[in-house]
Amino acid sequence: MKVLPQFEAKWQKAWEKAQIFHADPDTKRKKFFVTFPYSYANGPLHVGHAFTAARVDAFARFKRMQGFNVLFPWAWHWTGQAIAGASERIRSGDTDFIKALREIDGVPEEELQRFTDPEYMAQYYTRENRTTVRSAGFSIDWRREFNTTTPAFSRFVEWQYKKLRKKGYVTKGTHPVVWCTHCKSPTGDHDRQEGEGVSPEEYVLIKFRYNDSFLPAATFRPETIFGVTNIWMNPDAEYVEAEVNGEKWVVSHVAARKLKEQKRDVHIIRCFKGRELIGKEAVAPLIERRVPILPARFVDADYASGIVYSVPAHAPFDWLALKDLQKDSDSLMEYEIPKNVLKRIQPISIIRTEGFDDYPAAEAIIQVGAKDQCDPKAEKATKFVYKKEFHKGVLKENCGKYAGKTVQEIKPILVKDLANKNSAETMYDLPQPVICRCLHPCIVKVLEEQWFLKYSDGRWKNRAKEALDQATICPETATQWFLATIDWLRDWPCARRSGLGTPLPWDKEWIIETLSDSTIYMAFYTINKQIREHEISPEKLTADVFNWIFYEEGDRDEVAEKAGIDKEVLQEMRDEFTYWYPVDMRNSAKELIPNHLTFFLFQHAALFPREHWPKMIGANGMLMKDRKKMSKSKGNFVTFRGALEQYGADATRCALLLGAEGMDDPEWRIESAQDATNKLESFYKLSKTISEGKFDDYRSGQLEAWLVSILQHRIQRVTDNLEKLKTRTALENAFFEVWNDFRWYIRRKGSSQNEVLKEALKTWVKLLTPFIPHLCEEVWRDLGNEGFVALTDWPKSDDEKKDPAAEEGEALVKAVLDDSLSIIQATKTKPKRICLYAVADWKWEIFLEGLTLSLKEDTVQNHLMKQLMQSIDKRMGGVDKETARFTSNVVSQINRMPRDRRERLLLVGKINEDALLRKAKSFLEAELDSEVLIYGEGETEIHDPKNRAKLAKPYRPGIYHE
RNA sequence: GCGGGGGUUUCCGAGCCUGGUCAAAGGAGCAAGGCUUAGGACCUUGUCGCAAAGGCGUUCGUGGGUUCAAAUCCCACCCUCCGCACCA
Repeated sequence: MKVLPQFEAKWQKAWEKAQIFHADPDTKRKKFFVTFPYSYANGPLHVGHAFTAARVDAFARFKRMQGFNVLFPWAWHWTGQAIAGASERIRSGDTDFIKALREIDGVPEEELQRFTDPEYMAQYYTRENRTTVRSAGFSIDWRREFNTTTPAFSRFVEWQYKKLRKKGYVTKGTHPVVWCTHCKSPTGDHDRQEGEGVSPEEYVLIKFRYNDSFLPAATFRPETIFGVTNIWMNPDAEYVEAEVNGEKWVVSHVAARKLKEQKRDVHIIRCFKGRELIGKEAVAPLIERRVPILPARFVDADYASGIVYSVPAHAPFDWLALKDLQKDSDSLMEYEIPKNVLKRIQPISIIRTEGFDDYPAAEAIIQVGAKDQCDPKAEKATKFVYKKEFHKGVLKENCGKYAGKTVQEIKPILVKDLANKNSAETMYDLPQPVICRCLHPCIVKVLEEQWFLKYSDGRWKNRAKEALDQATICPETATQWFLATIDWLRDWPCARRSGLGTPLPWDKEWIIETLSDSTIYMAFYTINKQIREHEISPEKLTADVFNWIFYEEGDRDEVAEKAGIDKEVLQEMRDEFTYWYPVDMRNSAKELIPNHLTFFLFQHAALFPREHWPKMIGANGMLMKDRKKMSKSKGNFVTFRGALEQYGADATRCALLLGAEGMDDPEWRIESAQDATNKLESFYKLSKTISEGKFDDYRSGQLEAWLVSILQHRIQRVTDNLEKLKTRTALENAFFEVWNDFRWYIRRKGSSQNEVLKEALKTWVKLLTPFIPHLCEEVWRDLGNEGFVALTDWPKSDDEKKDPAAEEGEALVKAVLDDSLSIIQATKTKPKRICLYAVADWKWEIFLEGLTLSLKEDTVQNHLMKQLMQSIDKRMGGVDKETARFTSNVVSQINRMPRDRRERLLLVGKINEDALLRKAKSFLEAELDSEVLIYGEGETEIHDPKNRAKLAKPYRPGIYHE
C-alpha cells in the first residue's frame, strides 16, 4: 500500500525540472489561458479549493494535450479586512480562534506568536498554501505568481481605477450600513453575534406639526396619510425634544442617537416621557388634519423615530390599539382624554382592493384571529394587508390628486412631493436587532463621501450583458443567474478605510476593497513574468506603460524611455498580453457568481475591447461536509494539505471530481477518498499485467475490433464532456466505463495478453491523465514510452475505427449470456445442456424490410404493420400464421426503437449468428458451466423438444435449457 | 419577500433540452459465489414486486392533460437547497 503517493513527488520534480508548465507565447500554436480565482491568504486551503482547482487543472491538462499552448497561473489574495481582523483576534486573545489555528490549521506555536502582524500571517499562509498547491500536482506556471499587495500589482490596480474613473464608472455617494458604534466600523454578516441577514430598511418620516416642532412619524406606507386618525406614542418610553438640522423635532431618545449617524446635526434640548404629549394634538401635513396623540403599547421607541401615525382602516395594529383603548376607559382618564375624542375617531377607508371591503385591517384581524395589539398574530395580518394593497390597491377619491392611482405607482411620487414641501424625510433602521461580535448593538450609519463603482449604470449593464452573451457559461443554467445579477446589481462601494490593499490613487485615505481589486488581474499574470524576470521596479510601471501594453497607446520607444524600461522588454510584455488575452476559461465556486464573476464581466466590458472579453466561465458547487458548508466553526473543516497527506494527490483529485459537476454540491467523504485510493491501486496493478505481459498474440478478431470501436465512443464522450467542463461525467467515462470494457475483453478472451489491448491501454492512460496525472506518467513509462504523457496528444475519436458490426456481435453474445442467466434464475435449475438456435433467414428479411420501411418519410408508425404485411404478401404470395405472428412481433419491436438505432441496425444488416455463436461457444460454456449446442432455426438435424427454435428473432437466438 | 437551482429505484447520481433501445447508465452499499493463508484487494452474479423460460406487474415529488407512446412535453400544486451587498 501507499505505493502511489511515492510517484507523485517524483513526477512533480520531473515536471518542474523539465519546466513543462512554463508557458511562453508561441505564435505557431494556439493558446489557452485558464484561471482560478486566487485564494485568500488568511488560512489554509481546504478541500473545497481543491475541488475547484482540480477542475481547472483537469481542463488545463486536457487542453494542453489537445495541442494548445496552455497557461495556468496562480496568485494570492491579501487584500482586505479579514487578515487584519484575524491578526486582531489573536492580539486580543480570542481563544476559540487561536484553538482553531492550532488544531485545524496546525500552526506551530512560534509562528502563531508572530501572527499579530497581519503581513506575517499572510506570508505564512501563502508559503504553506504554495507548498500544498505544488504537491497537488497542478500544472502551473509559477513564474507569474504574486500577491495583491505587492507594489507592482498596486501600480496595476491604480492604473485600472484611474481608467475606470476617467470613463465615469467611479462615483462618490452616501450609503447606509449596519454599523457598530463601539468598533466604529461596518458590521458585515460574518462579524455578527446576532442578526444574520438583517439589512437596513428605509422608513419614511412624515413630519406632523406640533406647536413649533415636528413629530416625525415613521412608516413604510406613506400613501396611508390620507387615512390618518391619530398619532401613537408609547407613554412610558423616553422621548426628546431636539434640534435636528436647525428644526425642532420630537423623537424617541434612541432615535435621536440614530439620526446623528444619518447625516443630521442633532442637539438634544430636553428629555421627557411619552405620556407628556398624550392627549395633545398634531397636524398632519398635506391634508392639514388635526389629530390627537394617543397612547399605544405596541409602539417600540427603539424602532425608527418611536412615533407612528394611526390608520385603523388599513393597519391591523392601529385598529387593535384603538379597540384596546376603547375597552380601557381607565387609561383615558389617566391621560385626561375626553371620551368623545375617542368616539370621534372613525376609520377612514382610502384604498380599494379587490377581495377586501372598506376596512381590510378588520378583515385581516378576524382572519388571523388576533386578539389585541400585543398579539403576535397582528404582525401576520399586517403583512397580509400590506402585500395585497401594495400590489392591487387603488387610492380612493378622498386622496386628492393621487386618487385612482395604484399604491405601487403612487408611493415614490408621494414621498417626493412630501419631501419637496419639507413634510417628509427618510431614515434608516434595522427591522431586527443586530449585535456585533463585540457584543454591542448595531445601528444604521449613513456613510458619506464613499467611492462607488457605478454598476447601476444602464449602459454599463448592457455592455456586461454583451460580455456575458459572447461567453460560454458552464453549466448553461448559470446564465440566468448571471443575467439576474447584472440587472440587480446596484452601485458597489469599492473602497474602505482599513485593511490591506491598494489605496485609491486620488484619495489615499481609501483602500480598494477585495472584490474590487480582483476583476481584471488576469491581465497582470501575462506581464508579471517580465516584471519579475527583469526586476522592473514598481515606479517604472506608469500609466503610460500600462496604456501601451494593454492598448498600444502612444509611442513604444518614447514610453519605454520615459519609464526607464528596455523597449524590447516593453515589447515583450505587449506581445505576452496580446498573445494570452483574453481569458479562455475562468472557473470558480458558484457563490462567486453574484459578485466576483459578474464584476469580472463588468470590468472587462468597461476596460477592454470585445476581443479581450472572457471566453468561458465555469461555476461549480460548494464542497459539503456532513451535508453542511465547510467551516472552521462548525468543526467540519478538511484541509487540502491533510487530504493530500492522507490519500495523495491523484486519489484526492479523483474523489473530489467524482463528487459532483455542474452546480451541484459535492460531499466530501473519507470513504470516497479511500475508495479512490483502492481503485487507483488496482488500476495500476491491471496496467502492470498488461504492460509487463510477455505475449506473441497479435491476432485481431471481432473482439479486438469491438474493443477498438467501443474505445472510440469513450473518447468521444470524455472529450465532449470535458469541453463542457463536465468533469464528473468525463472522469466516470474515462475511468469506470473504459474499465468495464477492459473487463469484458479480458473475460471474453480469458487473457490480458494482447497487443491490441496494450494499445488500448495507451489510449486509456491518456484519457485519465487530466484527472490522475501522476499515476498516468508512471503507467505511461511502464508502457515503454519516452517523455511525459502530460505532453502527448489527446486521443481523437476516429470513425474509421468504429465497427458497428463488431459491436452488435458482442452485444449478441452478451444478450445470449444474460438471457440464459435469466432463465437459470427464473427456473432455479442448473442446465446440463444449452441449445441455441440462430434465427432463420426469412426472419432477417422481414426484420430488415421492416426497418427500411420504418425509415421512409411517409411511413406512419401505426401503419407500419399494414404496409409490411402487404409487402410480404406481395413478395411471398400469402402470409401464413407464423409469419404474421413474427411480423407483428418485429413491428412492435421496431416501433419502440429510436430512429438512429434503426438506421444503425440497417447499416449493419444481416449478421451471421450461427458463425458468431460457434466462435463464442467455449466462452459461453465456461461462463454458464454447461455444454452449449448451436443450431440454425429450421435445420433438419435439430434438437428442439420444446419448440424454442421458432422463438428466435434477429439478435435474439432461441434458447433451450435442459 | 425578490432572484436562481433542484426533487429519479437503499444511497450518490445519469437520463429530461431533442418523447420510443428505460425497470431506467455508472458508482457506493448490501447479498451470494469464485480467487486466495487472509483480505477494506480483485473477478462474476443478484439487489422494486411476482415468476420452474428469456416474461409479467407497478415505479421517476403530487394531481391533471397532450400523445399510438411520457422520467422526458403542457398546466396546477407541494417540498427542498442556494444567493440577497460594504463581505471574503
